[in-house]
Amino acid sequence: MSQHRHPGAPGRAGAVPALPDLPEATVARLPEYLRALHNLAETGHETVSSEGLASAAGVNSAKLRKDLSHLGSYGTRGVGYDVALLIDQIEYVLGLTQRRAVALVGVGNLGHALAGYDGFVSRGFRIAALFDADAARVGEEINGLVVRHIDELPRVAAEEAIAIGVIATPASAAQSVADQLVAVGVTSILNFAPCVLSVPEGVDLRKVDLAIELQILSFHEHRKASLTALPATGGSALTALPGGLAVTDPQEAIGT
Amino acid sequence: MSQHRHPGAPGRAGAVPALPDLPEATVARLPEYLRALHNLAETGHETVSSEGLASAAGVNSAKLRKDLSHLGSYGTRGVGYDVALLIDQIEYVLGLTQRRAVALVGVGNLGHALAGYDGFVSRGFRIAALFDADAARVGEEINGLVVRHIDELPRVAAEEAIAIGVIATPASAAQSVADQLVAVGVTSILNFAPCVLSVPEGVDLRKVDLAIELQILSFHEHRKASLTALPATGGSALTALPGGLAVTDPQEAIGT
DNA sequence: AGGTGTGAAAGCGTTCACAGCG
DNA sequence: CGCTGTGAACGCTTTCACACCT
Repeated sequence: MSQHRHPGAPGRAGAVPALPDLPEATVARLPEYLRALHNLAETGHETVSSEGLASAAGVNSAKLRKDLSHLGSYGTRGVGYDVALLIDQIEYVLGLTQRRAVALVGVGNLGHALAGYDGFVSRGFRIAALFDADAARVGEEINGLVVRHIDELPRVAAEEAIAIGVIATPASAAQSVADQLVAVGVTSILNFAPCVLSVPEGVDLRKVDLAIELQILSFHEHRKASLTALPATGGSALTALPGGLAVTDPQEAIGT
Repeated sequence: MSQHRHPGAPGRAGAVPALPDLPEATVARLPEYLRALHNLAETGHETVSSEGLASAAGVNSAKLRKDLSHLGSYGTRGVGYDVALLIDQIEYVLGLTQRRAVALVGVGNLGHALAGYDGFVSRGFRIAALFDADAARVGEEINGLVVRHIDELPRVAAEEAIAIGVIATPASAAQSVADQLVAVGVTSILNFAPCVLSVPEGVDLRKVDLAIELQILSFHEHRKASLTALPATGGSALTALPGGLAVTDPQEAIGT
């Protein structure tokens, strides 16, 4: 484990201590812990047990303790974790001690909503610029920011020190936008377009696909239905193909 | 190699056949394969190899083959997969042969965008109703649908056979909305509110938290920065991390 | 006593590599 | 041959259970 070191400690933005090499699964949960901790802090809690924090974050306590142990974090045996200290520590590890600038590309339906989404701002980010390729949208003001043409990306990226790019364009434009973001030095991209993007090594890419989430739920609905529909028959694990499958007729030819 | 099903068998009329019990990780990728397959179909491909489909879907071919093998799916050795057949099969497994009705609760910033999001409609769903608790929003028309008051949920849920609920309210309202959805029989919920929800066993719950995605990216930005900031020693060995994911996803360079 | 930190075990998911079919 | 389907190996994640600290 590491030695005593005060994480978000004031000053010293330059000499960054090496970050522990956290498992991805742990990294993905830290933001959830952080949110729970902020709630606890607001409600006056000064310490919290692994059990308490775990339930606030929707995980079990063993997992939480293991996750926090990777940070080399300090709980106090017999007591729990210091809420404020843990907040500092997680915010430090997540790199939230600096408010990173986000560029949002594509101000259509979804982009509009993202541009106005409070959660980005309230949880450590700054939407620094909006872009679109559609001249009709350039100049529009959303939430205090003016939509710029994508061609201005190079200039603005430098001025604003853009750290993260968010793609909310149609799928057809997404790869090109990603390329442009990479070209101006952005190394983290969040993609909302329903398509696979390829980026060079060293660039982090995450994807959110809203329809996919629904389709996963649909699978479970389907499975639940097929289970309850079955009497306890020998469970012939037969999968039938549609062909002339009953139910509603498919209206396929879906696509984008 | 147990009694493996032979899918092709057209369904027995009426009774829904039991679905194979797929690994969650596989389920989560099927929608991606489906999207890639639709693209291939539109561009005139009739068959595709595991290699080809895998790269279109952003995974490696071993994973793809393993996933499809869980469906008991047919490829033809030496040839590949029949695109149209595979589309049918995946759509069947995901339960997309019926267009499920979705209720969206909360038409604020994000809810507005979701209500107008084409992807839901084009990929197998029907937004059947919009709800909000704010009287000022009730009556507003979005994308051809009128916003109703949440109190009407019971009546509307029955009329429209709501299968999936989407929560896009502030965190403070989300648990109450979830309870109401569960009460009217909804067994699948997609939550966009940044909070932990609790639902009874048997109800499927998925969560999308946009700020969390950014925070995960922020961590990797922070880590990259701390590595490059490191004095020479060992630093270079670490940046390139051989054999593997220095980054979030095995989303490697895929040629397109 | 109370609760964290952590080896060890169990469980999943991914990757490898190749048998075997078309 | 080419390519699928799949056992077996591997690595990551979760869970367990308890030593150890306060």
